[in-house]
Amino acid sequence: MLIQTDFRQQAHPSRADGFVVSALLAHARPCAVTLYAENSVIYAQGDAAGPLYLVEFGAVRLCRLTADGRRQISAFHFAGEVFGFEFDAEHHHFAESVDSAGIRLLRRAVDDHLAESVLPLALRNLSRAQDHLLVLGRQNATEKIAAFLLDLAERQDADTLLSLPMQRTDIADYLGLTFETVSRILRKLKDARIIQLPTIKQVEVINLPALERLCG
Amino acid sequence: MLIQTDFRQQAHPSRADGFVVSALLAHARPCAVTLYAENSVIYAQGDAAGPLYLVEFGAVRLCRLTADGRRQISAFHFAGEVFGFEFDAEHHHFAESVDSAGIRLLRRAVDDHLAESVLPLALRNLSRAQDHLLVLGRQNATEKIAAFLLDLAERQDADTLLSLPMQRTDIADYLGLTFETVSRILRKLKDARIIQLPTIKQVEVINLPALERLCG
DNA sequence: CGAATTATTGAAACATGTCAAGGATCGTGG
DNA sequence: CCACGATCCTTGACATGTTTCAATAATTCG
Repeated sequence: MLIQTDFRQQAHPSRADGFVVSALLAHARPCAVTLYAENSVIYAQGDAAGPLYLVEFGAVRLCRLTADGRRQISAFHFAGEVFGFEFDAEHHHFAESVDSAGIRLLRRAVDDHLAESVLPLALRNLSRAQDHLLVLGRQNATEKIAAFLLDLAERQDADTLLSLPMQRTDIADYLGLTFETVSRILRKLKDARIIQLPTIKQVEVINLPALERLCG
Repeated sequence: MLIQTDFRQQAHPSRADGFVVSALLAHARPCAVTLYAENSVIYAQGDAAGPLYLVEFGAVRLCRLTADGRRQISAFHFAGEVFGFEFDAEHHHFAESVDSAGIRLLRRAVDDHLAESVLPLALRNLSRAQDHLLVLGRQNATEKIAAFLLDLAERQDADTLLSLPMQRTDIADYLGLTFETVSRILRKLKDARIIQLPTIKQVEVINLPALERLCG
């Protein structure tokens, strides 16, 4: 946590959730935005849960670890998305900023109409998690990467040039692969003229239909 | 859908969710219970979503398919649990009874305090899905089966003798394995004197600590 | 009892992981 | 601005866990 600024007037680059997020902001007691540097911990496993978190800009990852240190990233969250939901009083994940990210804390207002605007956001996150179950359980490495890129494309509203704020290890831990495999599959898609890799943190989709066909 | 009976007085064998489910029933307009025979469709992908479903007895599976027919079971639901959540107006899964199951339909009451009692249940399902992401993404076949059995043990309130209402293919499609691998791992656990298989649909845990150690 | 379904088991194939080396990129300090 | 070290990424060769294919056994249902 580095700086506190007030971005209250800032437009949300959110898409489908924009309407719901607005409703939420109307009922919550929005605080100032906190700026997190790359790889900062936003909350840790075991921390008290309660407030929600709205990504103003940047990207966030939600992680869990096994006893022997293997990591699973349950979700990435981008600008306009809300995270921090727990069914009990304690966080079961830890949340970290991927790149430099601005996060607005949403505390529950006293008049608790909050639940009504919170539910759709929780259900959206549930739906995303369920989509991801299919990817992890039943898709091979190529299909996983293709699904990941298409999801990014949709959430970035960018048809062709995607930014990959996270590093290869993050992608691997999100998709249940190793970073070597992520690297190899990206290479394969590049060789197949489906994507290009202008920089290490950018992907340009040059054959979207082919990418969609790869998704299984 | 076969028979309509009214089980309204029946006690719920639910554990952690029991309190929340009671609150939900108080606000919803509970209908009679519908009895589904084995492998009946409760709702299909694309059906209109809206009402929730409470499992009175039996077991339910939520499934998705890839274009080429691979299946992922997102969740099993047992007595006392609620399913059917969607963030939009349409079902993204299909729900089927595993064995003979009784399902109560919960329609939204006019006074919509419903959201407040629904949110905890949605969050519980989100939490389960997230737990399962770790299993699918980062655990090997043995760990997956161990985690599955321990989850069953917890939800059945049975320390030692578990019933497996679903067949091997269902377990496989839930854990991202093939049914042959499920069979082999069960055999391995049996040979290691961690479980016994008195019948094809029962597992007796005879070394619980060992099973817990296997979970990673 | 017999047929159909479901489960078990084995052998071989394959996708992904592991280990290892080299190359690119980034940040820092001279 | 360049050089250096650290980190991250790429690529290759080999190992391995899981799948695939196939045959047999057990179970269920009519």
